[in-house]
Amino acid sequence: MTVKTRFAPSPTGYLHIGGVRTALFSWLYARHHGGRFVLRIEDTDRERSTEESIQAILTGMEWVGLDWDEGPVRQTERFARYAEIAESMLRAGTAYRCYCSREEVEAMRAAQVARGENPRYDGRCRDRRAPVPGVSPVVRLRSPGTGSITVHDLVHGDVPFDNAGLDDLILVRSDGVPTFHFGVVVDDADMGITHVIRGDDHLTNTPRQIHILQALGMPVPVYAHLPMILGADGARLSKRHGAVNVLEYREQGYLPAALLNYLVRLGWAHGDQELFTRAEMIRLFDVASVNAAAARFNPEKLAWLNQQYIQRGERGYLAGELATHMARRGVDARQGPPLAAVVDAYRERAVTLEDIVQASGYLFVEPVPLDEKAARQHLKAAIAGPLARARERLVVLGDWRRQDIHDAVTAVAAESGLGFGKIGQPLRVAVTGGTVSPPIDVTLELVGRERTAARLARALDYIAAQPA
RNA sequence: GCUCCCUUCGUCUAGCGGUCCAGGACGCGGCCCUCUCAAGGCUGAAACAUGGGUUCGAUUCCCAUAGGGAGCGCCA
Repeated sequence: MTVKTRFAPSPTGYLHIGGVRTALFSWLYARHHGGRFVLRIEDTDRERSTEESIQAILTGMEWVGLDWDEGPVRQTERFARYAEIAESMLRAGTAYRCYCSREEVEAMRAAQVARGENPRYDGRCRDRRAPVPGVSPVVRLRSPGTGSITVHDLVHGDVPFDNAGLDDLILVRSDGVPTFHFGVVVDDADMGITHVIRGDDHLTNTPRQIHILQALGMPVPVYAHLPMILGADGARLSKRHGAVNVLEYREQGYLPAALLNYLVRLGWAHGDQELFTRAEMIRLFDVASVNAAAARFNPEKLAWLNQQYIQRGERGYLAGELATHMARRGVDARQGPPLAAVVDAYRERAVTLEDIVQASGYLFVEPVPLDEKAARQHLKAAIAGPLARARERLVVLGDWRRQDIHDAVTAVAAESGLGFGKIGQPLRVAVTGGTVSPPIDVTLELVGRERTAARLARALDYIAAQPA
């Protein structure tokens, strides 16, 4: 039997970070077993479903590289099929029409709660023969009511439920639109989904869905209910915990590989291994070893992972990504050194691509803004001589290469009777406008000879202009 | 209220009855390296929720309790 899994988000907003993990685990399971992965859009809630959400989901999935083999299938395209199945259930007697009004059902529940009972539909329309004129009925499942059912779950084990607690749920609404439970079950069965991997907020819904399947005589898939992702405070992940929309991570300069690596380690581990390539994840992943407990989202660890990926990433790829971010920030990459060189200079000191954009700005603008505080502190009269000597040496350098630049600066320091640090920091401020940059030789190499000379001249002018 | 799920350092986790005075990672502290910022190296503090069982022996199995979470809709 070929494994087939699916990811079935409802398009009522952006693609949530928790959704991405669910999709990832589902995708990994399919890929690990050489199976198929389906993307299905559960848009039966026409009030809340939007086309923008569908686009956001597709864009998010593409960004993280979770590719699907079938779909996206939309439930709204399958209404005829649901109606057909409902009709057959009505004929078989496994479902019935219920003419109770919403008010009637609500009153029933209120009375039950008042008596300290479980709010549940009491099945009063089960044996009704005649339709009620002027009322469009809903279709309800005739559920067992007695006995018990156990859900065989790959992460939670066997979970038993008492059928007495499960009432006759609605399959088709009075307007003919199928409910979530009905749509899911019919779709999974029709698509041949073998493994339903989803959030464990669905665990207690599962016995009801199995009842529908059994009424239909359809095979029951294997279930795996994933624990939820919580915010740092243990509450359900939401906007106030920071970014929850995947695409926000893209904006912030995270790499999809790092995000996926972070997500796969939430609830799953392979010994002490922290870094996983996509191929390793596929090879090693197994839902059965997923933790049953909820996990908290830890932005710091994600940041560390992203840094790891930037540190080790292929420079051409990173340069390409960096170009995208620079363009978005309005930085003209043509005004500076090759981005591959920028990546190499900054990969050890950046957590995100945005960090690189921010920190390397001085390479792409002219004139570079001079930080007041830094200038006041480092560009003093006493350093004017050494800076001038450095400029002289640098402009005549044979090759504008890191090593030669380093030698020149070292020589200036020696002849000025200064330590390397005493000349390095003023040079940095003069050339970058600030106090932080890669090693001074690397920095100067990136800035280039012309600009270095010009910026040193400007720094000397600045010093000269200061009152003694 | 009822049903179900969960519980190892602050966080993510390893551990599948003795290997554990509990290992790794993030974060945090210290030291080293150092032209800034980083990166890196070394190092330190930090956990088996509680109570009962089962067993020669429990972090590991069972049951309670406590604390979290989810579901109980003509939402998904």
